[in-house]
Amino acid sequence: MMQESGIETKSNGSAIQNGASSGNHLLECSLREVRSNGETPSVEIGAADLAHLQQQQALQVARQFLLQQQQQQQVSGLKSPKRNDKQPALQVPVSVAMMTPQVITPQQMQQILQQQVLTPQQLQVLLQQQQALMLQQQQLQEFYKKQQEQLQLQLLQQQHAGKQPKEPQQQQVATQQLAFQQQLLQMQQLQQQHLLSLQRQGLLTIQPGQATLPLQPLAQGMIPTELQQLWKEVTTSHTAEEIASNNHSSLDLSTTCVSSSAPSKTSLIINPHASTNGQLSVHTPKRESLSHEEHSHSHPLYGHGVCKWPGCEAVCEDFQSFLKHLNNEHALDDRSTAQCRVQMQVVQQLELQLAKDKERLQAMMTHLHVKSTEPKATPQPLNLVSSVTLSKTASEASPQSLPHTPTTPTTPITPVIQGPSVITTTSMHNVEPIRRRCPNKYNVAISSADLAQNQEFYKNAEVRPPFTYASLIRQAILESPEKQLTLNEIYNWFTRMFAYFRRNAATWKNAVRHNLSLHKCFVRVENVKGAVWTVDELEFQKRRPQKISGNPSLIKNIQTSHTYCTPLNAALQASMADNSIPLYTTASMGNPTLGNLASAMREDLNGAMEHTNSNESDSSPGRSPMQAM
DNA sequence: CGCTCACTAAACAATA
DNA sequence: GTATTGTTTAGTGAGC
Repeated sequence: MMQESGIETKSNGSAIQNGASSGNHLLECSLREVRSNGETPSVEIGAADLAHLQQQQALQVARQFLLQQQQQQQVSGLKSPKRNDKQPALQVPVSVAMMTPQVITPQQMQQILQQQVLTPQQLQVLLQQQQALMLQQQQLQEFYKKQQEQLQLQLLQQQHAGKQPKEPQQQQVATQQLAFQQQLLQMQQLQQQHLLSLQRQGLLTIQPGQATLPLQPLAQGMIPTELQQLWKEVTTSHTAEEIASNNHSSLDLSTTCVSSSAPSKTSLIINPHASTNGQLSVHTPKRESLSHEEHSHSHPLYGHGVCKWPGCEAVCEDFQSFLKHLNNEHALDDRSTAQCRVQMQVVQQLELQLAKDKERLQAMMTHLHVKSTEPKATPQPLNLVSSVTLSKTASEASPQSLPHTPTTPTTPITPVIQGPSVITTTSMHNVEPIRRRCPNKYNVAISSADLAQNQEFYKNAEVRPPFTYASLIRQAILESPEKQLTLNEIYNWFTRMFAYFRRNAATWKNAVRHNLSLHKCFVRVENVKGAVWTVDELEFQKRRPQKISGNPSLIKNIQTSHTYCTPLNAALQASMADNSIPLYTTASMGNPTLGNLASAMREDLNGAMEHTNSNESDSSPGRSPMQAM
């Protein structure tokens, strides 16, 4: 209680609030922000901090991916995440001109973060794809190196042999180059495919006129200089003399690449069966598989009934047999430890790459922030704008978060097309979310599903969850084993589940109490220990029908909220809802990861949704579930 | 424009 | 006396 009192120090902001002209929306909001921030000591956080924190957030997600990758310990065929294939055009305006086409650059990352249009899942997918591409590049490097070595070897041999005619040599060199160019082309095609798939997924928007997918992307990738040097090396070594004279430097070049190509070796070693046609493939764990793991026994080495020990893939009928198999086949021996070491190297390399990108991102952001007139480069609203109302709030929310003119140094490129489910970063933590969240009036179910989906995200990121207090409180109570919580336990749930609620305790606690008292659906029950709060489901469900009756647009909202039951992310669902694409059936499919939350949510839906649920094409306003009620 | 909803702030009382 | 809990009122913005 005492640790909160420090935070809850009340500012004399009420005077400001009252003094704020209600007509001056911006001013008022700004003042509100100032006031709210006044409650915390972190008012004056510079742009660099923001950038750093924001980046940290992105990296956190990336690390999670790395961890998953580590847990998977299995790299098999290249699978573009299936989930994404389902995603319709979620517009993420990213200028191609700004980026290297084959990877998501830190700039893009930042932009994406700034625009807050990706869910954590989407971000993860992006990262996965980036990792895959990194590996592709590494493989290319490996190929380069091999080519180079072979070239050197051959030329040296020829040199030592002395008298070989020059022509065959050149032919050989030409052949090498041809092979290399083919390889290059192959990689570029791969990358273009990747880009296209990104576009298809809507994760990438290529501006008209910028759609020239350059054929030199490789040279601009994560390790551009080495590639360029190598390429030069190959293309310029036409004669034996040159190569002989460049012998050392060539080799040196090769060795300089070891830093980046060595890891690719490891990757290749560990995935001996993963490369097809010279294309290194990376297994990007699908959400389904993860969910499956979590659902079953959540052993990182076990999924889909298969042992995921690198190179094993033994089929295990159940978890018990898997354990047996694990103990028998992967006991502590030389082989296992070697494999473990290799895996460690893989992870280390990934982390290295991450650190590298992190540095780049840092530099870029620092650069951008230095340039900007105002250091507070957080033009994006912190709130998670919920599904249906997007662009409007996006345009309005920005100024709300900013007391000053948004210079938007970090979103320089394309007009913001605000995505529905929004990813934000801890970098914004000194900027309060806009006070008014887009209310999920009729979609408590949304809260649950979305919450379940982004649980980890909200736990770590100081992002305001786009759920009403009422739905959160209900969620907290329903999650408890006895479906009842004391006020303090509700508080704890809030702080545990949402990083956002670790700040400004006075405000949200007051709101919680207010909601508990206000809503009939929360029932206070005197207990032996004291008072506990329970949820009156009937009352809770009563709330919605009253409001929705007869309004077709609201019914659409319901449908939207229903789609939130799916494991699809909110963005997709919003997009679908906006396009009137019904997705009801997926609700029953239910992502296992949703677990209790999902089931609780489905329970919610049973009342209001069963009518809409029954018919996929039932998007007509005429059949309001509320009318049925 | 009016209504409803959600959020925030605050006052106040009861209780631990 | 203080902190916590619970209730209530008021003001505001947003969506419909």
